Amino acid sequence: MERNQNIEKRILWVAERLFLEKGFNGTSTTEIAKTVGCNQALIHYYFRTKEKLFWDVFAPKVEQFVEYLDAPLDESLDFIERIKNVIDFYFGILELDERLTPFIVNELLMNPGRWDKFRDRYLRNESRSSAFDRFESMVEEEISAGRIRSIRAIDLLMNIMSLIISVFIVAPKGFANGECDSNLRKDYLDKRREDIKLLIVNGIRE
Amino acid sequence: MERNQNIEKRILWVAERLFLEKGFNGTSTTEIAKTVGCNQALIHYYFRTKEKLFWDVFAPKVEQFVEYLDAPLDESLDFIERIKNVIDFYFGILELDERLTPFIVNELLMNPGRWDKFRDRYLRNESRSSAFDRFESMVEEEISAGRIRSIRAIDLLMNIMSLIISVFIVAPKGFANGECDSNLRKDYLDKRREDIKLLIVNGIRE
DNA sequence: GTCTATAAGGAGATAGAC
DNA sequence: GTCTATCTCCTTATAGAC
Repeated sequence: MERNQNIEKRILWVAERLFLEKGFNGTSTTEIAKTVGCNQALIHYYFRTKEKLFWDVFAPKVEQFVEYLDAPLDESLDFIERIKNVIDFYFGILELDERLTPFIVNELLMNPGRWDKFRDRYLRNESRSSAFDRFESMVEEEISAGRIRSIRAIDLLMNIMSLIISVFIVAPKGFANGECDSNLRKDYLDKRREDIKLLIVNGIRE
Repeated sequence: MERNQNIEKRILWVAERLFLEKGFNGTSTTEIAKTVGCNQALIHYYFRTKEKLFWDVFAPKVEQFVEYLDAPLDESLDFIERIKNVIDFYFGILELDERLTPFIVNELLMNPGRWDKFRDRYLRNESRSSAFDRFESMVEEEISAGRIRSIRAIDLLMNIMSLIISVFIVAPKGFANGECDSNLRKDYLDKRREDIKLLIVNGIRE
């Protein structure tokens, strides 16, 4: 009886795991059903289409990034510390689940339709804009004050995100360590994080 | 008669275009055949399997990266100029065809089997190792001489590649410019290239 | 070499019984 | 709400005629 409670949630749960591990195309509704322990028609009863199931799984994963800039941009700190906070913040999110970055890159960046939907849903709302606007004025203020070199806020953010995302794309490939020892992996991630902070902070010096 | 000459090459040609534009999974052998103007069985006559066709298309694309470090590392220049050359070199390759980066990331980094095959074929041969070894001793010499800060060669290379690859993943999304104006795009790429040089060169200063 | 025909299987989605 | 059965479509690959 317990297995049969909340089948809808269990489908979401299983779908999340399989999508993360094998991607959208690599996961069939039949396999999801088999893993849940129900039949394939039930997936469609609850979610109508596989694509809608995908977004029901995907939206919560993505929404944690939407207000991405508000949390780490603590105004009581100086700008360099805020930048380091931003790097720590994103590293923290992505480190929680190493399957997340390849999943996002693959399903979002590599799929035009999904990208458009994502942009319309999440990159055009007010909370994101205002957070970025705050960040942008911070950058401009630092440049005016002569504390960092001239750089556009969007480029600075792009540099930061590029460096972080690449770490989590390459890390699962065992590029860092021949073996998959989790201590070595943690060391590698920490090392990369500090190196990225150093590069960014050094790189925007006047 | 001319259309029928070198069908094998024309299959390779069409397959390359379709794989680049729609990915491996998004391209069927039926569609390749239809575009070539032959029947689908002929694809298998020449290439046996779709996977083998993929590698026949993919190998030449990838091989230009294998000796990637030898060309730009001109020993007559100082180290900073060599670094800038490396950045220009990769930018140049990727700029030649903007479909190339998403293709490589998607098919190679995101597919475990392909990655393993790629690593065994291309990352374990001598030419690659010796080029990297040269780069590594250059970096160590610069550090010893106190001309740059301490950094591992592999991390420096990873930083450079991360920044460049990200540009070409994001660029096709129109992140840079609302419209797809090719002059704006060129401006954006040039701007990013110079910004990356500045970031890297600044970021490894002592 | 090039073709037609087809095998053999997997996919997502739906109809309708219970 | 959950099931079985099935529809429709598309895929890669092969057999065999010409």
